[in-house]
Amino acid sequence: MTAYRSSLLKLLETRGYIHQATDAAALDALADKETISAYVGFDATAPSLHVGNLVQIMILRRLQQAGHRPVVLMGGGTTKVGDPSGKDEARQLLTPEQINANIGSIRRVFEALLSFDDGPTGAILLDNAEWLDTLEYVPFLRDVGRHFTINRMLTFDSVKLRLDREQPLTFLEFNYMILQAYDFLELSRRAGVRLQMGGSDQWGNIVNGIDLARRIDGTEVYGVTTPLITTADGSKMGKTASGAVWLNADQLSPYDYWQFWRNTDDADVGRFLKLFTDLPLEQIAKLEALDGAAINDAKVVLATEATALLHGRDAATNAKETAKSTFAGGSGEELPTLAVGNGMTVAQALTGLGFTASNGEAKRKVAEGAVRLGDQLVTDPAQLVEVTGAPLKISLGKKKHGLLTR
RNA sequence: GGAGAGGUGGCCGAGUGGUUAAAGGCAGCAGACUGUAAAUCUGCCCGCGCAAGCGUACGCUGGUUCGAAUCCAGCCCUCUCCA
Repeated sequence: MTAYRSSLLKLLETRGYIHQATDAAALDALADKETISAYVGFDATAPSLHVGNLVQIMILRRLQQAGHRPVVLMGGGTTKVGDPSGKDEARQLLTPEQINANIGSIRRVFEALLSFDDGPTGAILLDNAEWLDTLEYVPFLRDVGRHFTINRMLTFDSVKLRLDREQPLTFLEFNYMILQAYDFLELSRRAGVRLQMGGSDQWGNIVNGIDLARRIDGTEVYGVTTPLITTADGSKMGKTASGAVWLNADQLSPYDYWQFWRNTDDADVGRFLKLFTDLPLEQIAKLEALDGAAINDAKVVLATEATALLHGRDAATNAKETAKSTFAGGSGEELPTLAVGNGMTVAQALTGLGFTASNGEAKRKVAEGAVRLGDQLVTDPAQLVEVTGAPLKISLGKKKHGLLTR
């Protein structure tokens, strides 16, 4: 392993953020010498980012911790084009209004994890629509387009995969990589950005930007990619039963977010603690050394710390307490609740809470012996639930719990 | 413009007139075992209904037939080759 001098690369390396880097030695020297600005680009395809984006957000946080300036680039312009990387087919095109709404909603996450102060390391947030929307086609082709050969573009995975799979790739999407490369050039000019970071699938796009900046401006800029975070069983992280693990609280409650981390695979605990919490490495070393059932304590710490970073310490503690009492047989106030009014069937209640997709599924679950009301096994899906006094706990399986109220 | 191939449930993929709500796999959910883990085994996996049953569903629209994902016609979309 390379011995880095700069606190930035040391920090990134020891916590497991680095997959590949261009000219790491030069970047190391630069980061050691001065405060640099580095950016990560984010798509605005949904109203919230999800756990899959979290490494990229955390790497910006580390950057700031190491005394540098994080730059968040929202892809207001590139989202109109659509990144073909890792996609089997073209994304649906979003309207500019949707994109802007998404950006507004996404930025709240960055406000929680980065400090947007006025100092030299204060984070800034930019939207590439600012420069992309007003590009003039022919001048752009002459200035930028001539630096790209189709021959090379066709070799990029994002393009090649589509062609190999005989999936259509529109000219619109084909241009995505050029625009992303241009972003890097533009940011180096506007904000003095010297480094772009991104997921390992962004390597090609990042390198394109580096080449472009060198060819047009003679500027030396750098790239670092993060490893693709897969769970120990090899699957891509961030999907659960109910879909993506969103970062915005209105898309996924802090309790459910906490639960996501609590259910981490044993083998992932140490890695995730390094990547997704601010705990010191010595403490992490102790936690990941825990064996057998004791590793559960480390998972609780992971869940609580990760939740605290995003949703605040109070929400994290509440989630932890709720989980503790719920799994001990009681219930906690953070659970999803449903008012049953004058009574409804167990099946309706399960569907109402979103635990099951339909009454039919709820009935099947009852038949499978998976449903409990106040810890009593339910055998009849048509059983009527009435709540007169305290909220009643309803459970589907071991993990999904909700409260029924009047 | 011409020729060929193809569009099936979240995904992959079988199915070429009836027993097909559609094989199989993946993903998912639940049960058992555990530790709210992994692995394994078992069950479930379109909707409504207690049920019988009903309703939707194999790109779209019509048609043939007692009966169509399967046959016919037109249309839309994708891919490959040729010009």
